[in-house]
Amino acid sequence: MKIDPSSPADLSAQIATAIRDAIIGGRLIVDQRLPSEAELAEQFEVSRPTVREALKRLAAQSLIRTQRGATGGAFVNRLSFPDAYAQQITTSTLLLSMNAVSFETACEARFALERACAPLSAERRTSDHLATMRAEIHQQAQAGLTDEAFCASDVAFHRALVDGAGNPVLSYQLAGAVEAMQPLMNMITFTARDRARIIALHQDIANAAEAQDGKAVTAGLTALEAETQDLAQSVFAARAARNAGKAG
Amino acid sequence: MKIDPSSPADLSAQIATAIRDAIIGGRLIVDQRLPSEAELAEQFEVSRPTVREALKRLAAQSLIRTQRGATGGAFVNRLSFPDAYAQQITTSTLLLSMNAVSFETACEARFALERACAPLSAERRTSDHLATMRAEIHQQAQAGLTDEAFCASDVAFHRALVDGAGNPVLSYQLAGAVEAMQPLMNMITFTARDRARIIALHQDIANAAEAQDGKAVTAGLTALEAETQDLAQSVFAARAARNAGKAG
DNA sequence: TGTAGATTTAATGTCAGACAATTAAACTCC
DNA sequence: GGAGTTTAATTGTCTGACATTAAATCTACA
Repeated sequence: MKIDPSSPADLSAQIATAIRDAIIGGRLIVDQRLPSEAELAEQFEVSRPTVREALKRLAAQSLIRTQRGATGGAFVNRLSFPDAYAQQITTSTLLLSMNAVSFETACEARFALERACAPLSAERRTSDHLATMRAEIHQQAQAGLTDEAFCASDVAFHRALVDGAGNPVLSYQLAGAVEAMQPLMNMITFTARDRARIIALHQDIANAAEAQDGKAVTAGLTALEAETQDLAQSVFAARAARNAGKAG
Repeated sequence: MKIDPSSPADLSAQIATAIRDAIIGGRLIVDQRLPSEAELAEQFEVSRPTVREALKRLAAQSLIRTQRGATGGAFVNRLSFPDAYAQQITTSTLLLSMNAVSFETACEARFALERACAPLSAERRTSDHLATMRAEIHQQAQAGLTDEAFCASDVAFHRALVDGAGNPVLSYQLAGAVEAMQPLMNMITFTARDRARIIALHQDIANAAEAQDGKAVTAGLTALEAETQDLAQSVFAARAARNAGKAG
Protein backbone atom coordinates (compact mmCIF):
# COMPACT_ATOMS: atom_id res chain seq x y z
CA MET A 1 0.00 0.00 0.00
CA LYS A 2 1.62 3.20 -1.19
CA ILE A 3 0.52 6.78 -1.62
CA ASP A 4 1.61 9.61 -3.87
CA PRO A 5 2.86 12.64 -1.89
CA SER A 6 2.75 14.84 -4.98
CA SER A 7 -0.93 14.16 -5.65
CA PRO A 8 -3.24 17.12 -5.21
CA ALA A 9 -5.43 15.05 -2.89
CA ASP A 10 -4.90 15.18 0.84
CA LEU A 11 -2.55 12.57 2.18
CA SER A 12 -5.13 11.52 4.75
CA ALA A 13 -7.70 11.00 1.99
CA GLN A 14 -5.26 8.88 0.01
CA ILE A 15 -4.41 6.78 3.03
CA ALA A 16 -8.08 6.31 3.86
CA THR A 17 -8.75 5.21 0.29
CA ALA A 18 -5.85 2.77 0.34
CA ILE A 19 -7.07 1.14 3.54
CA ARG A 20 -10.69 1.16 2.38
CA ASP A 21 -9.69 -0.58 -0.83
CA ALA A 22 -7.82 -3.18 1.20
CA ILE A 23 -10.95 -3.83 3.23
CA ILE A 24 -13.28 -3.99 0.22
CA GLY A 25 -10.78 -6.15 -1.64
CA GLY A 26 -10.61 -8.59 1.23
CA ARG A 27 -6.93 -8.03 2.00
CA LEU A 28 -8.02 -6.84 5.43
CA ILE A 29 -10.67 -9.03 6.99
CA VAL A 30 -13.23 -8.44 9.69
CA ASP A 31 -11.84 -8.03 13.21
CA GLN A 32 -8.30 -7.92 11.90
CA ARG A 33 -6.15 -5.39 13.70
CA LEU A 34 -4.51 -2.65 11.66
CA PRO A 35 -0.94 -1.63 12.49
CA SER A 36 -0.70 0.98 15.23
CA GLU A 37 -0.89 4.63 14.26
CA ALA A 38 2.85 4.96 14.73
CA GLU A 39 3.51 1.97 12.46
CA LEU A 40 1.11 3.24 9.81
CA ALA A 41 2.79 6.63 9.96
CA GLU A 42 6.12 4.95 9.30
CA GLN A 43 4.74 2.77 6.48
CA PHE A 44 3.10 5.65 4.64
CA GLU A 45 5.93 8.03 5.53
CA VAL A 46 3.64 10.63 7.07
CA SER A 47 3.09 11.95 10.57
CA ARG A 48 0.76 10.47 13.15
CA PRO A 49 -1.87 13.23 12.94
CA THR A 50 -2.20 12.57 9.22
CA VAL A 51 -2.71 8.87 9.85
CA ARG A 52 -5.25 9.72 12.52
CA GLU A 53 -7.25 11.88 10.13
CA ALA A 54 -7.33 8.97 7.71
CA LEU A 55 -8.53 6.60 10.43
CA LYS A 56 -11.26 9.02 11.50
CA ARG A 57 -12.52 9.10 7.93
CA LEU A 58 -12.83 5.33 7.98
CA ALA A 59 -14.42 5.36 11.42
CA ALA A 60 -17.05 7.80 10.14
CA GLN A 61 -18.12 5.14 7.64
CA SER A 62 -18.12 2.41 10.28
CA LEU A 63 -15.34 0.64 8.40
CA ILE A 64 -13.12 0.47 11.46
CA ARG A 65 -13.48 0.78 15.21
CA THR A 66 -10.78 1.81 17.65
CA GLN A 67 -9.93 0.61 21.12
CA ARG A 68 -7.65 2.25 23.61
CA GLY A 69 -5.31 0.49 25.95
CA ALA A 70 -2.43 -1.94 25.73
CA THR A 71 -4.02 -4.36 23.26
CA GLY A 72 -5.98 -1.59 21.56
CA GLY A 73 -5.75 -0.28 18.06
CA ALA A 74 -7.90 0.03 14.98
CA PHE A 75 -9.86 -3.05 13.92
CA VAL A 76 -11.75 -3.76 10.74
CA ASN A 77 -15.38 -3.46 11.72
CA ARG A 78 -18.15 -5.78 10.66
CA LEU A 79 -20.69 -3.44 9.11
CA SER A 80 -23.83 -4.40 10.98
CA PHE A 81 -27.32 -4.04 9.61
CA PRO A 82 -28.24 -1.36 12.18
CA ASP A 83 -25.12 0.63 11.25
CA ALA A 84 -25.98 0.30 7.58
CA TYR A 85 -29.60 1.36 8.28
CA ALA A 86 -28.40 4.48 10.05
CA GLN A 87 -26.05 5.46 7.24
CA GLN A 88 -28.69 4.76 4.64
CA ILE A 89 -31.24 6.91 6.45
CA THR A 90 -28.84 9.81 6.95
CA THR A 91 -27.76 9.76 3.32
CA SER A 92 -31.30 9.47 1.96
CA THR A 93 -32.62 12.21 4.21
CA LEU A 94 -29.89 14.63 3.25
CA LEU A 95 -30.21 13.76 -0.40
CA LEU A 96 -33.89 14.69 -0.36
CA SER A 97 -33.51 17.81 1.75
CA MET A 98 -30.63 19.23 -0.27
CA ASN A 99 -31.76 18.57 -3.82
CA ALA A 100 -35.16 20.11 -4.21
CA VAL A 101 -36.71 16.72 -4.86
CA SER A 102 -40.44 17.15 -5.31
CA PHE A 103 -42.77 15.53 -2.85
CA GLU A 104 -44.34 13.73 -5.78
CA THR A 105 -41.10 12.12 -6.90
CA ALA A 106 -40.06 11.03 -3.42
CA CYS A 107 -43.52 9.70 -2.67
CA GLU A 108 -43.69 7.75 -5.90
CA ALA A 109 -40.31 6.13 -5.23
CA ARG A 110 -41.19 5.27 -1.69
CA PHE A 111 -44.48 3.56 -2.51
CA ALA A 112 -43.07 1.80 -5.56
CA LEU A 113 -40.40 0.27 -3.35
CA GLU A 114 -42.80 -0.57 -0.61
CA ARG A 115 -45.10 -2.37 -3.02
CA ALA A 116 -42.10 -4.54 -3.85
CA CYS A 117 -42.34 -5.94 -0.33
CA ALA A 118 -46.08 -6.47 -0.36
CA PRO A 119 -46.29 -10.02 -1.77
CA LEU A 120 -43.42 -11.27 0.40
CA SER A 121 -44.74 -9.60 3.51
CA ALA A 122 -48.25 -10.94 2.97
CA GLU A 123 -46.82 -14.42 2.70
CA ARG A 124 -44.34 -14.37 5.57
CA ARG A 125 -45.43 -11.76 8.13
CA THR A 126 -45.51 -13.15 11.65
CA SER A 127 -48.12 -12.40 14.28
CA ASP A 128 -45.59 -10.02 15.80
CA HIS A 129 -45.58 -7.91 12.67
CA LEU A 130 -49.36 -7.89 12.59
CA ALA A 131 -49.51 -6.92 16.25
CA THR A 132 -47.15 -4.00 15.67
CA MET A 133 -49.22 -2.82 12.73
CA ARG A 134 -52.43 -2.99 14.77
CA ALA A 135 -50.79 -1.22 17.70
CA GLU A 136 -49.59 1.61 15.48
CA ILE A 137 -53.03 1.98 13.92
CA HIS A 138 -54.47 2.27 17.42
CA GLN A 139 -51.83 4.86 18.24
CA GLN A 140 -52.70 6.86 15.14
CA ALA A 141 -56.33 7.04 16.22
CA GLN A 142 -55.49 8.73 19.52
CA ALA A 143 -56.95 12.16 19.89
CA GLY A 144 -54.54 14.99 20.56
CA LEU A 145 -51.70 13.35 18.70
CA THR A 146 -49.28 15.85 17.17
CA ASP A 147 -48.59 15.68 13.45
CA GLU A 148 -45.01 14.64 14.20
CA ALA A 149 -46.16 11.77 16.40
CA PHE A 150 -48.69 10.73 13.77
CA CYS A 151 -45.95 10.62 11.13
CA ALA A 152 -43.62 8.70 13.43
CA SER A 153 -46.30 6.10 14.02
CA ASP A 154 -46.92 5.98 10.29
CA VAL A 155 -43.25 5.16 9.73
CA ALA A 156 -43.38 2.46 12.42
CA PHE A 157 -46.42 0.91 10.74
CA HIS A 158 -44.72 0.75 7.37
CA ARG A 159 -41.51 -0.52 8.89
CA ALA A 160 -43.43 -3.43 10.38
CA LEU A 161 -44.95 -4.14 6.98
CA VAL A 162 -41.55 -4.10 5.31
CA ASP A 163 -39.90 -6.20 8.02
CA GLY A 164 -42.70 -8.70 7.54
CA ALA A 165 -41.07 -9.74 4.28
CA GLY A 166 -38.42 -11.40 6.42
CA ASN A 167 -35.63 -10.24 4.15
CA PRO A 168 -33.06 -8.11 6.00
CA VAL A 169 -31.55 -6.84 2.76
CA LEU A 170 -34.93 -5.62 1.66
CA SER A 171 -35.55 -4.00 5.05
CA TYR A 172 -32.22 -2.25 4.82
CA GLN A 173 -32.89 -0.88 1.35
CA LEU A 174 -36.35 0.27 2.33
CA ALA A 175 -35.21 1.99 5.52
CA GLY A 176 -33.89 4.93 3.55
CA ALA A 177 -36.92 5.23 1.32
CA VAL A 178 -39.43 5.16 4.15
CA GLU A 179 -37.59 7.14 6.82
CA ALA A 180 -36.29 9.83 4.50
CA MET A 181 -39.91 10.67 3.66
CA GLN A 182 -40.64 11.65 7.24
CA PRO A 183 -39.27 15.21 7.08
CA LEU A 184 -41.34 15.74 3.93
CA MET A 185 -44.43 14.27 5.56
CA ASN A 186 -43.86 16.53 8.55
CA MET A 187 -44.46 19.51 6.31
CA ILE A 188 -48.05 18.38 5.97
CA THR A 189 -50.76 19.19 8.46
CA PHE A 190 -53.26 16.38 8.90
CA THR A 191 -56.85 17.24 9.65
CA ALA A 192 -58.95 14.77 11.61
CA ARG A 193 -60.65 13.71 8.39
CA ASP A 194 -57.27 13.16 6.66
CA ARG A 195 -56.14 10.97 9.52
CA ALA A 196 -59.33 8.95 9.44
CA ARG A 197 -58.85 8.17 5.76
CA ILE A 198 -55.24 7.17 6.26
CA ILE A 199 -56.09 5.01 9.24
CA ALA A 200 -58.82 3.28 7.24
CA LEU A 201 -56.30 2.45 4.54
CA HIS A 202 -53.84 1.20 7.12
CA GLN A 203 -56.56 -1.07 8.43
CA ASP A 204 -57.21 -2.39 4.92
CA ILE A 205 -53.52 -3.13 4.56
CA ALA A 206 -53.27 -4.83 7.94
CA ASN A 207 -56.34 -6.91 7.15
CA ALA A 208 -54.89 -7.92 3.81
CA ALA A 209 -51.61 -8.87 5.45
CA GLU A 210 -53.47 -10.92 8.02
CA ALA A 211 -55.33 -12.70 5.21
CA GLN A 212 -51.98 -13.18 3.45
CA ASP A 213 -53.45 -11.54 0.40
CA GLY A 214 -50.50 -9.94 -1.36
CA LYS A 215 -52.59 -8.41 -4.15
CA ALA A 216 -54.79 -6.66 -1.59
CA VAL A 217 -51.76 -5.33 0.29
CA THR A 218 -50.43 -3.94 -2.98
CA ALA A 219 -53.79 -2.38 -3.76
CA GLY A 220 -53.93 -0.84 -0.29
CA LEU A 221 -50.51 0.71 -0.76
CA THR A 222 -51.52 2.07 -4.15
CA ALA A 223 -54.62 3.64 -2.62
CA LEU A 224 -52.54 5.08 0.19
CA GLU A 225 -50.11 6.56 -2.31
CA ALA A 226 -52.95 8.26 -4.17
CA GLU A 227 -54.37 9.57 -0.90
CA THR A 228 -50.98 10.89 0.19
CA GLN A 229 -50.33 12.59 -3.13
CA ASP A 230 -53.78 14.22 -3.10
CA LEU A 231 -53.34 15.39 0.45
CA ALA A 232 -49.90 16.87 -0.21
CA GLN A 233 -51.12 18.59 -3.33
CA SER A 234 -54.02 20.26 -1.57
CA VAL A 235 -51.87 21.31 1.39
CA PHE A 236 -49.22 22.81 -0.86
CA ALA A 237 -51.84 24.47 -3.05
CA ALA A 238 -53.50 26.05 0.01
CA ARG A 239 -50.15 27.23 1.27
CA ALA A 240 -49.27 28.76 -2.10
CA ALA A 241 -52.64 30.54 -2.25
CA ARG A 242 -52.14 31.96 1.25
CA ASN A 243 -48.67 33.20 0.33
CA ALA A 244 -50.00 34.78 -2.87
CA GLY A 245 -52.66 36.52 -0.79
CA LYS A 246 -50.06 37.91 1.56
CA ALA A 247 -47.90 39.09 -1.29
CA GLY A 248 -50.77 40.77 -3.12
CA MET B 1 -23.31 24.04 20.04
CA LYS B 2 -21.58 22.56 23.06
CA ILE B 3 -19.83 19.31 23.84
CA ASP B 4 -19.20 17.36 27.03
CA PRO B 5 -15.47 16.92 27.73
CA SER B 6 -16.20 14.28 30.37
CA SER B 7 -18.15 12.07 27.97
CA PRO B 8 -16.54 8.73 27.17
CA ALA B 9 -16.89 9.47 23.45
CA ASP B 10 -14.05 11.08 21.56
CA LEU B 11 -14.17 14.83 21.43
CA SER B 12 -13.80 14.73 17.66
CA ALA B 13 -16.79 12.39 17.40
CA GLN B 14 -18.89 14.69 19.57
CA ILE B 15 -17.92 17.72 17.52
CA ALA B 16 -18.68 15.90 14.28
CA THR B 17 -22.08 14.90 15.64
CA ALA B 18 -22.84 18.45 16.74
CA ILE B 19 -22.04 19.85 13.32
CA ARG B 20 -23.84 17.03 11.53
CA ASP B 21 -26.96 17.70 13.59
CA ALA B 22 -26.73 21.36 12.69
CA ILE B 23 -26.63 20.46 9.02
CA ILE B 24 -29.46 17.95 9.21
CA GLY B 25 -31.48 20.35 11.33
CA GLY B 26 -31.06 23.12 8.77
CA ARG B 27 -29.12 25.45 11.06
CA LEU B 28 -26.26 25.18 8.59
CA ILE B 29 -27.37 25.42 5.00
CA VAL B 30 -25.82 24.31 1.75
CA ASP B 31 -22.70 26.22 0.69
CA GLN B 32 -22.55 28.03 4.00
CA ARG B 33 -19.03 28.41 5.30
CA LEU B 34 -18.18 26.98 8.69
CA PRO B 35 -15.94 28.95 11.03
CA SER B 36 -12.24 28.37 10.43
CA GLU B 37 -10.55 25.51 12.20
CA ALA B 38 -8.95 27.93 14.65
CA GLU B 39 -12.33 29.50 15.46
CA LEU B 40 -14.00 26.12 15.88
CA ALA B 41 -11.18 25.06 18.19
CA GLU B 42 -11.83 28.13 20.29
CA GLN B 43 -15.61 27.66 20.30
CA PHE B 44 -15.46 24.02 21.34
CA GLU B 45 -12.47 24.63 23.62
CA VAL B 46 -10.34 21.95 22.00
CA SER B 47 -7.17 21.96 19.94
CA ARG B 48 -7.00 22.33 16.20
CA PRO B 49 -6.04 18.70 15.47
CA THR B 50 -9.16 17.59 17.30
CA VAL B 51 -11.31 19.91 15.22
CA ARG B 52 -9.61 18.63 12.10
CA GLU B 53 -10.40 15.03 12.97
CA ALA B 54 -14.04 16.02 13.37
CA LEU B 55 -14.05 17.78 10.00
CA LYS B 56 -12.47 14.75 8.31
CA ARG B 57 -15.25 12.59 9.66
CA LEU B 58 -17.80 14.88 8.05
CA ALA B 59 -15.82 15.05 4.82
CA ALA B 60 -15.83 11.25 4.66
CA GLN B 61 -19.63 11.39 4.52
CA SER B 62 -19.59 14.15 1.88
CA LEU B 63 -21.29 16.47 4.36
CA ILE B 64 -18.65 19.15 3.95
CA ARG B 65 -15.93 20.05 1.47
CA THR B 66 -12.81 22.04 2.23
CA GLN B 67 -10.93 24.64 0.25
CA ARG B 68 -7.49 25.97 0.91
CA GLY B 69 -6.39 29.52 0.50
CA ALA B 70 -7.40 32.98 1.66
CA THR B 71 -11.16 32.58 1.21
CA GLY B 72 -11.00 28.87 1.91
CA GLY B 73 -12.51 26.90 4.72
CA ALA B 74 -15.06 24.15 5.25
CA PHE B 75 -18.36 24.49 3.43
CA VAL B 76 -21.57 22.57 3.82
CA ASN B 77 -21.69 20.33 0.79
CA ARG B 78 -24.73 19.67 -1.35
CA LEU B 79 -24.97 15.89 -1.30
CA SER B 80 -25.21 15.14 -5.01
CA PHE B 81 -26.95 12.11 -6.45
CA PRO B 82 -23.66 10.64 -7.75
CA ASP B 83 -22.09 11.03 -4.29
CA ALA B 84 -25.10 9.39 -2.71
CA TYR B 85 -24.98 6.57 -5.29
CA ALA B 86 -21.34 5.90 -4.47
CA GLN B 87 -21.96 5.79 -0.73
CA GLN B 88 -25.00 3.62 -1.17
CA ILE B 89 -23.08 1.14 -3.32
CA THR B 90 -20.12 0.96 -0.94
CA THR B 91 -22.33 0.43 2.07
CA SER B 92 -24.50 -2.18 0.38
CA THR B 93 -21.54 -4.09 -0.99
CA LEU B 94 -19.79 -4.22 2.38
CA LEU B 95 -22.99 -5.14 4.14
CA LEU B 96 -23.45 -8.16 1.90
CA SER B 97 -19.81 -9.23 1.94
CA MET B 98 -19.45 -9.02 5.71
CA ASN B 99 -22.66 -10.56 6.91
CA ALA B 100 -22.94 -13.95 5.30
CA VAL B 101 -26.08 -12.95 3.45
CA SER B 102 -27.21 -15.83 1.30
CA PHE B 103 -27.29 -15.43 -2.44
CA GLU B 104 -30.96 -16.30 -2.29
CA THR B 105 -31.83 -13.47 0.11
CA ALA B 106 -29.84 -10.86 -1.78
CA CYS B 107 -31.22 -11.98 -5.12
CA GLU B 108 -34.79 -11.93 -3.86
CA ALA B 109 -34.39 -8.39 -2.52
CA ARG B 110 -32.77 -7.16 -5.68
CA PHE B 111 -35.45 -8.47 -8.02
CA ALA B 112 -38.29 -7.44 -5.74
CA LEU B 113 -36.97 -3.88 -5.82
CA GLU B 114 -36.35 -3.94 -9.52
CA ARG B 115 -39.88 -5.09 -10.21
CA ALA B 116 -40.98 -1.96 -8.37
CA CYS B 117 -39.54 0.05 -11.27
CA ALA B 118 -41.05 -2.08 -14.02
CA PRO B 119 -44.40 -0.33 -14.51
CA LEU B 120 -42.90 3.15 -14.33
CA SER B 121 -40.03 2.25 -16.62
CA ALA B 122 -42.35 0.65 -19.17
CA GLU B 123 -44.39 3.82 -19.23
CA ARG B 124 -41.62 6.40 -19.32
CA ARG B 125 -38.47 4.86 -20.78
CA THR B 126 -36.98 6.97 -23.55
CA SER B 127 -35.46 5.68 -26.75
CA ASP B 128 -32.07 6.27 -25.15
CA HIS B 129 -32.85 3.77 -22.40
CA LEU B 130 -34.05 1.26 -24.95
CA ALA B 131 -30.92 1.79 -27.04
CA THR B 132 -28.69 1.19 -24.02
CA MET B 133 -30.54 -2.01 -23.18
CA ARG B 134 -30.22 -3.28 -26.75
CA ALA B 135 -26.54 -2.36 -26.85
CA GLU B 136 -25.85 -4.24 -23.64
CA ILE B 137 -27.71 -7.28 -24.89
CA HIS B 138 -25.54 -7.19 -28.00
CA GLN B 139 -22.48 -6.90 -25.80
CA GLN B 140 -23.56 -9.88 -23.73
CA ALA B 141 -23.79 -12.03 -26.86
CA GLN B 142 -20.15 -11.42 -27.78
CA ALA B 143 -18.05 -14.58 -27.83
CA GLY B 144 -15.01 -14.63 -25.60
CA LEU B 145 -16.53 -12.31 -23.04
CA THR B 146 -15.22 -12.94 -19.51
CA ASP B 147 -17.69 -13.67 -16.75
CA GLU B 148 -16.78 -10.35 -15.11
CA ALA B 149 -17.49 -8.42 -18.30
CA PHE B 150 -20.75 -10.32 -18.74
CA CYS B 151 -21.82 -9.36 -15.21
CA ALA B 152 -20.80 -5.75 -15.73
CA SER B 153 -22.92 -5.57 -18.86
CA ASP B 154 -25.75 -7.21 -16.96
CA VAL B 155 -25.56 -4.43 -14.36
CA ALA B 156 -25.54 -1.78 -17.10
CA PHE B 157 -28.62 -3.34 -18.68
CA HIS B 158 -30.55 -3.30 -15.43
CA ARG B 159 -29.38 0.21 -14.61
CA ALA B 160 -30.84 1.40 -17.91
CA LEU B 161 -34.11 -0.32 -17.05
CA VAL B 162 -34.21 1.31 -13.62
CA ASP B 163 -33.24 4.74 -14.93
CA GLY B 164 -36.05 4.40 -17.44
CA ALA B 165 -38.49 5.03 -14.63
CA GLY B 166 -37.32 8.63 -14.72
CA ASN B 167 -37.29 8.89 -10.95
CA PRO B 168 -33.84 9.79 -9.60
CA VAL B 169 -34.79 8.81 -6.06
CA LEU B 170 -35.76 5.38 -7.28
CA SER B 171 -32.53 5.08 -9.28
CA TYR B 172 -30.54 6.02 -6.21
CA GLN B 173 -32.25 3.46 -4.01
CA LEU B 174 -31.83 0.76 -6.62
CA ALA B 175 -28.16 1.47 -7.23
CA GLY B 176 -27.20 -0.29 -4.04
CA ALA B 177 -29.43 -3.28 -4.62
CA VAL B 178 -28.27 -3.89 -8.17
CA GLU B 179 -24.58 -3.06 -7.88
CA ALA B 180 -24.02 -4.81 -4.58
CA MET B 181 -25.14 -8.04 -6.25
CA GLN B 182 -22.25 -7.91 -8.68
CA PRO B 183 -19.61 -9.46 -6.40
CA LEU B 184 -22.04 -12.26 -5.66
CA MET B 185 -22.81 -12.74 -9.34
CA ASN B 186 -19.10 -12.83 -10.07
CA MET B 187 -18.86 -15.99 -8.02
CA ILE B 188 -20.92 -17.71 -10.69
CA THR B 189 -19.49 -19.16 -13.85
CA PHE B 190 -21.78 -18.78 -16.84
CA THR B 191 -21.77 -21.46 -19.49
CA ALA B 192 -22.68 -20.50 -23.03
CA ARG B 193 -26.10 -22.04 -22.56
CA ASP B 194 -26.65 -20.06 -19.32
CA ARG B 195 -25.77 -16.86 -21.10
CA ALA B 196 -28.11 -17.62 -23.96
CA ARG B 197 -31.02 -18.09 -21.56
CA ILE B 198 -30.25 -14.85 -19.75
CA ILE B 199 -29.87 -12.94 -22.99
CA ALA B 200 -33.20 -14.28 -24.21
CA LEU B 201 -34.87 -13.02 -21.04
CA HIS B 202 -33.16 -9.66 -21.41
CA GLN B 203 -34.57 -9.50 -24.90
CA ASP B 204 -38.05 -10.26 -23.60
CA ILE B 205 -37.69 -7.46 -21.07
CA ALA B 206 -36.40 -4.98 -23.64
CA ASN B 207 -39.25 -5.89 -26.00
CA ALA B 208 -41.78 -5.43 -23.23
CA ALA B 209 -40.27 -2.07 -22.33
CA GLU B 210 -40.43 -1.02 -25.97
CA ALA B 211 -44.08 -2.04 -26.09
CA GLN B 212 -44.61 -0.13 -22.84
CA ASP B 213 -46.08 -3.26 -21.33
CA GLY B 214 -45.36 -3.01 -17.61
CA LYS B 215 -46.88 -6.37 -16.78
CA ALA B 216 -44.63 -8.09 -19.31
CA VAL B 217 -41.55 -6.34 -17.93
CA THR B 218 -42.50 -7.53 -14.47
CA ALA B 219 -43.02 -11.05 -15.74
CA GLY B 220 -39.66 -10.97 -17.48
CA LEU B 221 -37.93 -9.92 -14.30
CA THR B 222 -39.66 -12.66 -12.36
CA ALA B 223 -38.53 -15.23 -14.93
CA LEU B 224 -35.01 -13.82 -14.76
CA GLU B 225 -35.03 -14.10 -10.98
CA ALA B 226 -36.05 -17.76 -11.18
CA GLU B 227 -33.36 -18.42 -13.77
CA THR B 228 -30.71 -16.69 -11.66
CA GLN B 229 -31.69 -18.55 -8.50
CA ASP B 230 -31.63 -21.89 -10.35
CA LEU B 231 -28.28 -21.14 -11.87
CA ALA B 232 -26.74 -20.09 -8.56
CA GLN B 233 -28.11 -23.13 -6.83
CA SER B 234 -26.67 -25.54 -9.37
CA VAL B 235 -23.29 -23.77 -9.39
CA PHE B 236 -23.06 -23.82 -5.60
CA ALA B 237 -24.24 -27.43 -5.44
CA ALA B 238 -21.61 -28.49 -7.98
CA ARG B 239 -18.95 -26.63 -6.04
CA ALA B 240 -20.00 -28.24 -2.77
CA ALA B 241 -19.91 -31.69 -4.36
CA ARG B 242 -16.43 -31.07 -5.73
CA ASN B 243 -15.20 -29.94 -2.33
CA ALA B 244 -16.76 -32.97 -0.66
CA GLY B 245 -14.98 -35.14 -3.21
CA LYS B 246 -11.66 -33.52 -2.44
CA ALA B 247 -12.21 -33.90 1.32
CA GLY B 248 -13.23 -37.58 1.06
C1' DT C 1 -0.09 -21.99 45.73
C1' DG C 2 -3.44 -18.77 44.51
C1' DT C 3 -5.28 -14.44 44.36
C1' DA C 4 -5.76 -9.44 45.09
C1' DG C 5 -3.51 -5.46 44.26
C1' DA C 6 0.21 -2.64 42.32
C1' DT C 7 3.12 -1.83 38.35
C1' DT C 8 4.38 -1.82 33.70
C1' DT C 9 3.52 -1.20 29.01
C1' DA C 10 1.49 -0.26 24.67
C1' DA C 11 -1.82 1.92 22.51
C1' DT C 12 -5.12 5.78 21.45
C1' DG C 13 -6.69 10.66 22.73
C1' DT C 14 -5.36 15.39 23.18
C1' DC C 15 -2.58 19.41 23.17
C1' DA C 16 0.70 23.32 21.74
C1' DG C 17 3.29 25.44 18.45
C1' DA C 18 5.37 25.73 14.21
C1' DC C 19 6.00 25.78 9.16
C1' DA C 20 4.44 24.73 4.24
C1' DA C 21 1.21 25.31 0.53
C1' DT C 22 -2.45 27.53 -1.53
C1' DT C 23 -5.47 31.03 -3.00
C1' DA C 24 -7.91 35.32 -3.31
C1' DA C 25 -7.66 39.99 -2.46
C1' DA C 26 -5.09 44.19 -2.08
C1' DC C 27 -1.55 46.82 -3.70
C1' DT C 28 1.93 48.85 -6.83
C1' DC C 29 3.89 50.24 -10.84
C1' DC C 30 3.92 51.16 -15.53
C1' DG D 1 -6.47 50.56 -16.48
C1' DG D 2 -4.07 46.37 -16.50
C1' DA D 3 -0.27 43.19 -15.37
C1' DG D 4 2.58 41.70 -11.92
C1' DT D 5 3.73 41.60 -6.87
C1' DT D 6 2.72 41.44 -2.17
C1' DT D 7 -0.05 40.30 1.64
C1' DA D 8 -3.13 37.89 4.47
C1' DA D 9 -6.03 34.13 5.65
C1' DT D 10 -6.76 29.36 5.67
C1' DT D 11 -6.00 24.54 5.29
C1' DG D 12 -2.34 20.80 5.19
C1' DT D 13 1.41 18.72 7.62
C1' DC D 14 4.98 17.92 11.05
C1' DT D 15 7.28 17.43 15.71
C1' DG D 16 7.13 16.36 20.28
C1' DA D 17 4.95 15.98 24.33
C1' DC D 18 1.61 14.50 27.87
C1' DA D 19 -2.96 12.29 29.35
C1' DT D 20 -5.83 8.35 29.45
C1' DT D 21 -6.99 3.72 29.03
C1' DA D 22 -6.78 -1.15 29.60
C1' DA D 23 -4.47 -5.46 29.28
C1' DA D 24 -0.56 -8.01 30.87
C1' DT D 25 2.80 -8.74 34.25
C1' DC D 26 4.71 -8.70 38.57
C1' DT D 27 4.53 -8.78 43.70
C1' DA D 28 3.14 -9.51 48.24
C1' DC D 29 0.39 -11.82 51.32
C1' DA D 30 -2.73 -15.34 53.00
